[in-house]
Amino acid sequence: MAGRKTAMDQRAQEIFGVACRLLCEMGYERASIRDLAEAVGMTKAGLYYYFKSKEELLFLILDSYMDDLLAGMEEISARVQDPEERLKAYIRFQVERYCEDTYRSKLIINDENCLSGEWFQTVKDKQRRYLAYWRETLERFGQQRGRPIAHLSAHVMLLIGMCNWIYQWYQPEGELRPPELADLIFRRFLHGLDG
Amino acid sequence: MAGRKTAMDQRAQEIFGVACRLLCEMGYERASIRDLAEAVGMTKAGLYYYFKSKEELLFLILDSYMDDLLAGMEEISARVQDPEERLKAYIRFQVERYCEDTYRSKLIINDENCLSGEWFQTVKDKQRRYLAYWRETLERFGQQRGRPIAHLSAHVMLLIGMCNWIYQWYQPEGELRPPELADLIFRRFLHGLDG
DNA sequence: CATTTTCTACCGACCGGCAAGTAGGTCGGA
DNA sequence: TCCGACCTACTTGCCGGTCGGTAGAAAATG
Repeated sequence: MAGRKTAMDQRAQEIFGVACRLLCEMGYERASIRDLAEAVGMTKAGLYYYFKSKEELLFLILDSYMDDLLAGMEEISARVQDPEERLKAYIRFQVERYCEDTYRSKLIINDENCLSGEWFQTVKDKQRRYLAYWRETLERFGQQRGRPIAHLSAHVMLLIGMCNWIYQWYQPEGELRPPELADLIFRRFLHGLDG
Repeated sequence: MAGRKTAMDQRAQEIFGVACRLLCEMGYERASIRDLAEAVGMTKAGLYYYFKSKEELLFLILDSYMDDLLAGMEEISARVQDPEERLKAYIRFQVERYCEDTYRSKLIINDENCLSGEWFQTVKDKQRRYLAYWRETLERFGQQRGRPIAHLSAHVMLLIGMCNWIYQWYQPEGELRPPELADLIFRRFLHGLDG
């Protein structure tokens, strides 16, 4: 939410937060703006003071999430040069993001294709840029080891698959804490069960 | 669809098939019974001769998919004893399933929680049984190597994450063919980038 | 300082449309 | 004649979205 915090006033932020939870828990299609209005203690009409349409609301949520994600990736890339360390940082960041922002993390996986037209494209473009961070770092990692990685894109997706699938099962309060999980993913991807 | 083929007549099968495609492509909530009726060349009311409600239709699709999945896992488990080989066969089966039955594969990931009550429980139970196959085999594999796997459940989910995330990116007609992908996943999980 | 205007942040009532689902009829084949 | 396989016509209800209005705070004005 970082980027939008300044522009939106407090009430808008509150609505935004409740919307994330509600849309995530019920799913974008099932959750009606009546539900949302009730949840924030307003009328439906009142909500439309803050956004133009239901789809715009979803866009604002998903787009801001991608902005946060890209900002995090950029920050790491600037700070960490060594590909192996950067990869580790990416994974850790990804797991952290999920834990601290579960609603938006799930939303972007489950409901991204509820967006249409330009909104959809905008979000998709940011996802491409996001993928490029992984891809480039993984490629450099392979080069550094003198073993270029075949099927680079596939490997990127396998790694991201492990990271993103956690939305289906992971409970941060369980026995496995976020940093440990991130570490587990990293080691398994590098060395498999052998390492 | 295997289990249901005998019970349903041909027309029902056709409706079922179109429903899989439509619900998958549009999403369960967005796709209306009207859309489905149009797609199969019937009226909405006519469809209700074949199922009681929209949700039951979704249930039939997802439940039959889980039956097929469980049958496949069971068959492999009976045929392949060695845990490593069995694991490899599971992965291959999983990838094949996705390629040959893309619609239902995506549906069960995207729209399983559109089911409610008993229907939801039934499908969830079958998913638990499905997970148990992986878990048990992975455990035996660890024992066989004399290196029991810590955080067994997490490892199961990481592996399944790689297998299931392919619905987000994999195109069977691309440069990487299904058996190769399955092999890639297997090797990466066992040995990581090292192997 | 008092008064008037303007603006912010909402509300209640309503709209057209489409959703799932149904009641009752029809019609061709066994 | 009867039944399986449909259709027409309909109900009910919620959907996203809009309209005109308004209480109260803030700002402008004399």
